[in-house]
Amino acid sequence: MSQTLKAKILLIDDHQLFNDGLKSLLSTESNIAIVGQVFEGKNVLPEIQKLSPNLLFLDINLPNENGIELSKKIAKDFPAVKIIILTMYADHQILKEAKKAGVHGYILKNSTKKELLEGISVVLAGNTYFDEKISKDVENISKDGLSKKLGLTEREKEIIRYVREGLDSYQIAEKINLSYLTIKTHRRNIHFKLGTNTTSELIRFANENEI
Amino acid sequence: MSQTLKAKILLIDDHQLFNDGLKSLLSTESNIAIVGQVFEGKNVLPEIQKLSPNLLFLDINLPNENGIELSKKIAKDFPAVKIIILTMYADHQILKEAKKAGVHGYILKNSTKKELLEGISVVLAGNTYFDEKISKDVENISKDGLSKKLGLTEREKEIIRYVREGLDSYQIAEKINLSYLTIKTHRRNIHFKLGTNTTSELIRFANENEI
DNA sequence: AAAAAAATACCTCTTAGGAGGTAATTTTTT
DNA sequence: AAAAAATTACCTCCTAAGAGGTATTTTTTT
Repeated sequence: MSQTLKAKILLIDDHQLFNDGLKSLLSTESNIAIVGQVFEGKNVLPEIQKLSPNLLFLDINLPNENGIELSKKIAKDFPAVKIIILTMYADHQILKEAKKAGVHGYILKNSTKKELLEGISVVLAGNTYFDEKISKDVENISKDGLSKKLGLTEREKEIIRYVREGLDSYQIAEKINLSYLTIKTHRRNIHFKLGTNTTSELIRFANENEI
Repeated sequence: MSQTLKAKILLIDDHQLFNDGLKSLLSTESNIAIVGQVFEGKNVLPEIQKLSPNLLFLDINLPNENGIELSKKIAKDFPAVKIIILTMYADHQILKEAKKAGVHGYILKNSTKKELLEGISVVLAGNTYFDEKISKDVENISKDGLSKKLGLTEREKEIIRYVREGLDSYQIAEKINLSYLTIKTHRRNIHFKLGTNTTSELIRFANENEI
């Protein structure tokens, strides 16, 4: 539970209230020091240079910047610095990308202080800490209530994901090695199940119901 | 600056870390008491009943609930309780809806503690406090960095919003009383500016770049 | 082993969306 | 007042998507 290394944390989140709140919340911990706070993506690398933290709490949504992309740069330029993504997105797709970007932890904003401290010590001990609430989702990929209620099959959900990513039927067919005609059939069945008629309606439905 | 009334605040936000952080941040203030914390929409009304706060900090995004809708109920059932929406959405549309729902304040999560305290005292004094950062936006409607960089016009952004909502060109034309052919022209110009080719790409782009 | 569900793939036909071009009117900026 | 930008609207042509139908193969469930 208690890491040997003293945590020197740089908080990176554009929401000042969250950033300050987190600082306040962690200020009582004796083995944690908040060495700085950053509110804009462009200040991240210089501040790391200046403050030499050993751990970052990094938000994904930063104005004009993306936490995942930033992570790649940080991992490259400052390999010794640990990164914990601290975000509201309980999305396994984003988690996957974050892992690929080389982050050491992924914690949701609806976690408790206890989980946060746990994450800090685990990561500083040289291990990785990924939020269980998502890890579970990664395995039984989105067996959400709604998709089940609508009777969407795995294949159909896969195709919805591609449509949502902006691929057309031909590209999807190529991607998963199926006939273009098969994709069309699936799309028709999807529309039938969702009660939609157009691609934009489909995407809207998918977005609103987190399929 | 200092309100006569002691603030008895109920914090309503499903992000535990934000909620706790805010509590910690405000705990040093002598004329403010955090009387409770709520993490789920369904607990809000009972907790108000039980704890009788005089001020709520209310998030918009609550699991299975919507802060705006909740505000209407609260304003009806507990007219004496002041409501300050505390959200990440710097969206004049949402602000407008919040005002209509009868809230007394609207503060962004990227505000400072000072602004928050200002908001508290203003609202408890019986006035309303709406974040300037949006009030300005309400006038020169959403001149976001990116849309400006891409050179999207107001009309084009309006049409993007409708496309994103799942309307087809004909429905959009009807909605804003324009020719179907005009909508097609706008869509073509939008695709040109965004570098997209299909509706789904357009929606994806819009979603990812919060146009 | 039989039945049900899912995945695959083809057909035809209609329509909405996208590509390319042009141009008048209105609004805003200089 | 002149220039620039935005909005409106039409044309043609082509293609992707959607609607309706059918059918085989594979996988899962009973």
